[in-house]
Amino acid sequence: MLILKTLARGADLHGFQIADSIQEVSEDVLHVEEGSLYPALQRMLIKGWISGEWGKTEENRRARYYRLTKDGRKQLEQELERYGRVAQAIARILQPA
Amino acid sequence: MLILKTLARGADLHGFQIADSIQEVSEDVLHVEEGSLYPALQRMLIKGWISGEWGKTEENRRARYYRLTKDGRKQLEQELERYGRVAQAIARILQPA
DNA sequence: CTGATCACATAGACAGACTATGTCAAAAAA
DNA sequence: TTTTTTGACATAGTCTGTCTATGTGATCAG
Repeated sequence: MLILKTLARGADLHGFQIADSIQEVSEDVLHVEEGSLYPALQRMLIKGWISGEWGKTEENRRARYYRLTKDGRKQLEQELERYGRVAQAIARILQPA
Repeated sequence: MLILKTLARGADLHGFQIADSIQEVSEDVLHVEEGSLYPALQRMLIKGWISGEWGKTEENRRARYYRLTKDGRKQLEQELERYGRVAQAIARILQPA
């Protein structure tokens, strides 16, 4: 969900940029290790939630730039909806009562 | 965390009651299967976060009643603190921006 | 040209949830 | 009375996904 949401901001990003963004926006609370990142991207490619194109970074290194597909956008909606419900449910249980 | 929090309300509960409570308070959003519940309770017993005493239910069936230990209370505090930080971090990433 | 770094990738260990069973005793049904 | 159902606990095995560790090229810096 976080990767999809990161790509949903519009810019095509490569793996490192996605991981960096998540870490940065979360103010260092969340880290995405490479061993989690790349398998996750592969799974999402196979599911058709993202597409990836090889390109070059500003520093002239090869990198795969990912972008959300229509299915990916739909998937993100579903995951957001589900996460919202679960977070609310947890909040109810954690209520001081 | 949810099990610990459920026991933190004060009443000694057996496994079924804990699972039922989580499901009920979450308004059926969260389910705890037995295959998750009992191993989790075992782990927490070993860690010393909860203690369990055999007793009888109102219907005269044998059941193990669990209660939070001092360590369990401390553990709950830590998990609540951590969950709060993570939930906040996720919220930042999900912000419409 | 040699080492560090960027970016991608995979193998293997590990944790925890789930499905599927199994047990035992009390309650309910036959 | 015998059988079946139900409550409660428990474990084995599967599966998913994260992590650590490692490896691969290619580019940049010294």
